[in-house]
Amino acid sequence: MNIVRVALDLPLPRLFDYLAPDSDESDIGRRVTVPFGTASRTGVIVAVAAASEQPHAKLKAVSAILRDMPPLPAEWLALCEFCARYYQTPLGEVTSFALPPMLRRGKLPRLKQPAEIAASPAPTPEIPRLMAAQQSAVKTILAATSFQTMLLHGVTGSGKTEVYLRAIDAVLARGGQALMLVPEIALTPQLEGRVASRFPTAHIVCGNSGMADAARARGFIEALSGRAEIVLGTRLAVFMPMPRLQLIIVDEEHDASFKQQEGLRYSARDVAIWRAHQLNIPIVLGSATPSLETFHHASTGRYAMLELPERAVAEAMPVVRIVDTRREKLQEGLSAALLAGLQQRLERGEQSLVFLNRRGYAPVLACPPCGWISRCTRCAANLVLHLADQRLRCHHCGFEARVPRACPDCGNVDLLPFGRGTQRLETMLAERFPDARVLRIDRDSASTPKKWQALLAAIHAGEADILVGTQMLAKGHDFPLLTLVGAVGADAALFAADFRAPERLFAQLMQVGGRSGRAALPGEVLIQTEYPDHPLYQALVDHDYLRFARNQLDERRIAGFPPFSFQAMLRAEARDMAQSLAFLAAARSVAEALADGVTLYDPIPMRLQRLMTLERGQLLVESGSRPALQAFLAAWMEKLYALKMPAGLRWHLDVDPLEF
DNA sequence: AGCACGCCGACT
DNA sequence: GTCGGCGTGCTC
Repeated sequence: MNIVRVALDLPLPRLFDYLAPDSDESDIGRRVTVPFGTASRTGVIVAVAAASEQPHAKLKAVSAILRDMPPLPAEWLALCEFCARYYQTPLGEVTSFALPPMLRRGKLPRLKQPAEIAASPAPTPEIPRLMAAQQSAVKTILAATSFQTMLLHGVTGSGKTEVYLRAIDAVLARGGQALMLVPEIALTPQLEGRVASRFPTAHIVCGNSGMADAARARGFIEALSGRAEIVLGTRLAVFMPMPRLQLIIVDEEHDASFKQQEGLRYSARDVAIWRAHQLNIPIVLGSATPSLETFHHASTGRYAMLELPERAVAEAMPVVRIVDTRREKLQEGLSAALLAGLQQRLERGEQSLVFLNRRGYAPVLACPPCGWISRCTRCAANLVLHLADQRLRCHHCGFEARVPRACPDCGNVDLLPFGRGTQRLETMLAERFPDARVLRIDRDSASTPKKWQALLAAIHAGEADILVGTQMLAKGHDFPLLTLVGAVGADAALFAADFRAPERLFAQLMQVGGRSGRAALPGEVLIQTEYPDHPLYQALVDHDYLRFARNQLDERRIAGFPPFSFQAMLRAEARDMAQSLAFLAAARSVAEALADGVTLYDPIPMRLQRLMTLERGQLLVESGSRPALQAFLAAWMEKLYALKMPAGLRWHLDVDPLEF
């Protein structure tokens, strides 16, 4: 009797066997609808067998094997199996996540006929000349015919994209497929357009979670059938089945958006590397500020290092200056030097950007006489004052309230905003420079893609003089008229509890600095700080990523942090903290017998202790050996699944966590 | 995760 | 006397 083993989207770490008399090996990788309990579900056949470990009486017959599209290839299943194993997630949850929703539900999109895809008359693409460093990078990439991880290290404007395009070109010439992963915000029409116009006859498919159902499913099938030659997408695209995949590119590999922060907590960059290894093909990781994990591997020779030291566009790097604010009385948070710089740019008709990574008007509203401050009722966080629309908002859970006219506790009407956000800076700058056109760019002003595009267009058209923006502005956009960047309030990240905060700050400042001076005009970056001698800032002045990275790696080595150790985080949330911590304590005592070569830390409340009325705790486990950690996690999860869970308690495991 | 079954409180 | 609360147990 034929048995099919089915991965179903359930939080259960096992497969389900069904009778399928008419099935054979060729059905592995097909979707199948099965009766499940009283309901019906769709899953994926991951194996066929002659017998089941289940008693025969328990076995039900499949409802239908869906043979309406090519089966998912063995490599694709192996990729999902790796993720299931590595991230300790049931296989059915992984396969379900990796499939577009439409296919997951057992449906099929209307497929375009080849005639509809037929290429429009293609203008011959313009192919820029390569600089020496680009040339040698391309040469190295093209020489790699087997698995090899390469770090393409080059600052903004050094021409990384052109290197990618050349490598893709070579893959297409050999009849292969190429996969390019980009961070969430960077997948802009600009990049799509650039790739499309460079490969006018190639079939390019996009993969990201925001796409319409049918389009996403169609792209998936086109990649699977091999019709799509290039797949361009965000982290989700790492799961695109590609039978002739020959090259993977991960652009801005350091970007945190490659790590999913809920559900399947995978790192698309790490999964991509595994996939390249599995297929024995080269993978290129590109960044101006590589993650320290990647940089470490490049330093030890495990990854090849490709350097693009100069800007391909012929300008100098921006001059970075540190503004010591310790002695100075700031005006609404801005130093005299920055104000003078803004004035000067205004007079010259150039653009400036004030970078402040905090949106809203002020982070908190307070009543000084009685001590009341605006707090979220659901989270352990302050409500941020948004003066523009007279609201108090929680940036964590989205709670909103009107700005009270008087203190809810004592009735005092003189409530004071404390601290500064982008709205306040915008207001202040508009008053200070009445003739300037001040434009604020943050998640509030660019809440939809349409608004975001409109803001970008306004900046490009020179319709703004001073930009005030959060990290939204730091990534992937060229602003030819921009010659001054002022960074305000950066110090907070220097002493954050998270050991990765300096790494992120450096990357952010480097990136935001790279926005300035890309055209004919030289750029200048002013960083306001009370710690002018901090090595992080000094490295920025010298544009010296290497020094910063080595410095950080030394600190990480001494502290035993990644990449010198491997971590996993167990998190729990419940109605009260005692319950969460009690579960974590129980999990810890279960772990003690299994923890061979693994350090177990104490359960502690999370930094944002309460979110959406749930009290959250965490338990860190760490090991110097990835296999040891993996073996431990597998054994641990088995025990945890068997543990009786109090009602209302939820937990998850985060392997290689980025957030603490 | 769903979805059933199951045994105790306030409504026609 | 019934509707329904969510505790616990199972799903091939």
